[in-house]
Amino acid sequence: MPRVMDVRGHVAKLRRFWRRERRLPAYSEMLGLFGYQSKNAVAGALQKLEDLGFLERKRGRAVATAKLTGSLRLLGTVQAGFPSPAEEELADIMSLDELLIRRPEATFMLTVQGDSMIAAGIIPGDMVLVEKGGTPKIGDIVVAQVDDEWTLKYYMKDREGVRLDPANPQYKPIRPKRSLVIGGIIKAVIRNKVKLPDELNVARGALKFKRLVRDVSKSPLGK
Amino acid sequence: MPRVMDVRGHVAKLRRFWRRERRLPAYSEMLGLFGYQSKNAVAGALQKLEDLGFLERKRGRAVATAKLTGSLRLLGTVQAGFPSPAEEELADIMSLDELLIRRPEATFMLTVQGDSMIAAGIIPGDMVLVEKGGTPKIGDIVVAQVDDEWTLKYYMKDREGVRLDPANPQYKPIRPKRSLVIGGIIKAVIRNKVKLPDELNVARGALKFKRLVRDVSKSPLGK
DNA sequence: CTTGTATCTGAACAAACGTTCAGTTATCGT
DNA sequence: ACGATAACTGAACGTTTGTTCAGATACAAG
Repeated sequence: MPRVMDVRGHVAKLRRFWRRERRLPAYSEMLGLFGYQSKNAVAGALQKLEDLGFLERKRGRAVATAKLTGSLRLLGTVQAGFPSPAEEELADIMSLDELLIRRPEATFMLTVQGDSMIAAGIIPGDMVLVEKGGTPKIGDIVVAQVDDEWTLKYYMKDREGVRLDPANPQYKPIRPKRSLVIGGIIKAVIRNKVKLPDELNVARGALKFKRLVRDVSKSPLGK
Repeated sequence: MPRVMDVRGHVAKLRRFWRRERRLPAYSEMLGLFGYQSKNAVAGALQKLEDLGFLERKRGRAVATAKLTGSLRLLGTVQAGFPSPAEEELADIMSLDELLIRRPEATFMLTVQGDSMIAAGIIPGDMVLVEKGGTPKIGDIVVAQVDDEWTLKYYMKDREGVRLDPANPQYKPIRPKRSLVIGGIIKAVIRNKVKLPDELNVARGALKFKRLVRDVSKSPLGK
């Protein structure tokens, strides 16, 4: 019966504004942003946005939720593919930080240089999220310092004690003699530049990779 | 000569407040938060935080920067290890969203189910960030729909035209007959649960993996 | 075409905001 | 021990905020 509010448009405008300014506009700014003449119209729009979960009210002020500011729309699986544009709106919106980082004050990001964890799917150039302070479980990948050398290894235990295993037979498992410092536990792996690796594209690389993995079964890992 | 302000403490308190409320406190709230009696003290503290890059002023109001709200401290390489606690403060703080997502309105996250890209380091359960709308370059990994089936493949071209290559010799390269829809280009790969894979732990798995990769050199990818 | 109703206008309002300034306090460096 | 000075107190101020209310408006449904 009555006319309808352009909620979708408002959300898009607020998103752009947030991106530019990292804040929500005040009522007076929303007047221009939404094209209203009255602040009461803004109040009505904000009420609707709050009902839809884009905002919360705190201390008489609008606060953006992750649904508004988050930059990631979560879909299903690759097999399911992309939904139709209409359905896209329904996807949950999240922030990668909330998704991956539980203890921000203890989480660091390091870049991987060596190929010692390559069989675990961690390639040189990958970034790893490291959480300090926890107790590693067997099979966790840890950043560890053994004799003044920092490395990435599987955290393992057997009859003889703690053992640090690489995921590459070119390197040997390490048994800490004197000092072992667990810097942190790998909580996530992030690859930013996704490209066809050269190793798979040239025969020389393919042979090298093939040899590398064949040796895995002889290593302590392949036990 | 004069006394010194507890800037580090203030930052920590603001971070905790932001985490809880997704906003900055008002001056009156900072009174209690920082333990001041006068709003002018708050103003001084905020000025200092602005100089240090934790805040900006917009419309007479403090706006948190990524340095304050970001949840990730960027360090160097794994070999470099962890800096001393004093140096940790100097690390750049970022948000994963800003780091990985350039066009938030066009970026989606999908979960990988199959193992068709396993040789590219993309394991079942991994999440991929897909950006819609771009033109894929050769070697890009794309989400493509071929004959009503969505898959993850390398985007390749040769004399015969477009070819979609898996990174697993168990699957065959695909040549689109009638329909080819490029859903988007993979911009990042994210692994959330980092664990020792079973395949590396049991001999059967190791053999299977070994065989898999040996075949890579015979596949079109290994040319 | 008519009618109901959500949407919007316009103005008035109290509350809260951040700023300012003169003066006090505490502590670091000498 | 002392002096210089940044850190802080306390109160007053103008501005902007979001809210409220009565009334006008435009559109979808019947």
